[in-house]
Amino acid sequence: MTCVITLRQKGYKLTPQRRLIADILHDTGAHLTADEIIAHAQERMPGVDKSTVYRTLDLLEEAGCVFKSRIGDTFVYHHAEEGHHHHLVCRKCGKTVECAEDLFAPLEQSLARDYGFHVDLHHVVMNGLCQACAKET
Amino acid sequence: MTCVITLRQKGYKLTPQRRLIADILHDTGAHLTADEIIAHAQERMPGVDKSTVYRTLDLLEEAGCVFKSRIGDTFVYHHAEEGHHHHLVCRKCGKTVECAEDLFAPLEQSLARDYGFHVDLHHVVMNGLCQACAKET
DNA sequence: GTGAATGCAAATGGTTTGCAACGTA
DNA sequence: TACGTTGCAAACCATTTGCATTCAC
Repeated sequence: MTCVITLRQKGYKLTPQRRLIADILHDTGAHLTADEIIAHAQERMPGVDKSTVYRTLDLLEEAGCVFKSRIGDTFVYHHAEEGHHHHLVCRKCGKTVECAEDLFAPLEQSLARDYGFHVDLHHVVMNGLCQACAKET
Repeated sequence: MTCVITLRQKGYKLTPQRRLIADILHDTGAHLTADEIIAHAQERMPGVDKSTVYRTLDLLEEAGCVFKSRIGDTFVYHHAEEGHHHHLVCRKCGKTVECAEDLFAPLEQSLARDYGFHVDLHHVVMNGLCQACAKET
């Protein structure tokens, strides 16, 4: 896992807890809330404290191993693997659709051209309605 | 103000407090945090309670008069006026650049075409680096 | 007049912090 | 060994809630 290397490079120690949390995010591959991560962590390693989880998430985010996004009113975490992609999250059923990165390229360029603004496009989460839910409405 | 009409239509009562909060968002035209809105409100109308502000913000959001977005780790509110536009918020200096809505149209169409996904594009806030800050780096 | 909205105060709950014990490098 | 990291428990603080009073309609 790249984050192990990244942590070392940045001078952080590699503890079982940190490895665990990175694993959880990587294994599930989903957007997890802090609460969910705490639950998973304590299941796999009884005794881990939530404060450790919070501290580790901050650390991993700062190290660029993990992305924090907003879904509705809550923050979720997702591992940052090579080969960026974005997510479309349905606000009705909660389903997540992965989406190719290059769809955002035109927008990125327009914003740079028209406003000189350089958008963060590392890991975008957009909300909306998925195909199924859009039909129902 | 349209939101006054909207509130009435939805059967909500029009109280001085609600009008005040709508005014604050409209007058400043900025992205304000709940805290900032509470401060402004209590300044203009001593005695308003923060719980009223929170309740009103929820109400206005639900009524579609106000948008709630994320900037960094905090939520901010912005009035929803006709003539949507989006915001680019610099993560370094905090400056906000307004951006035309139609720049997002191509993306919207690609997502609909490729994934059948209908993105919420009412009021998008994207983070990144503004022209000035990008140069410095 | 009536039900909804407000202010107040207290509860809530997610997140953070201080600190002694522990473990990695 | 030395310093960063953990677990624990307490502190924090933004947000929410219950309830009596007040007010818009």
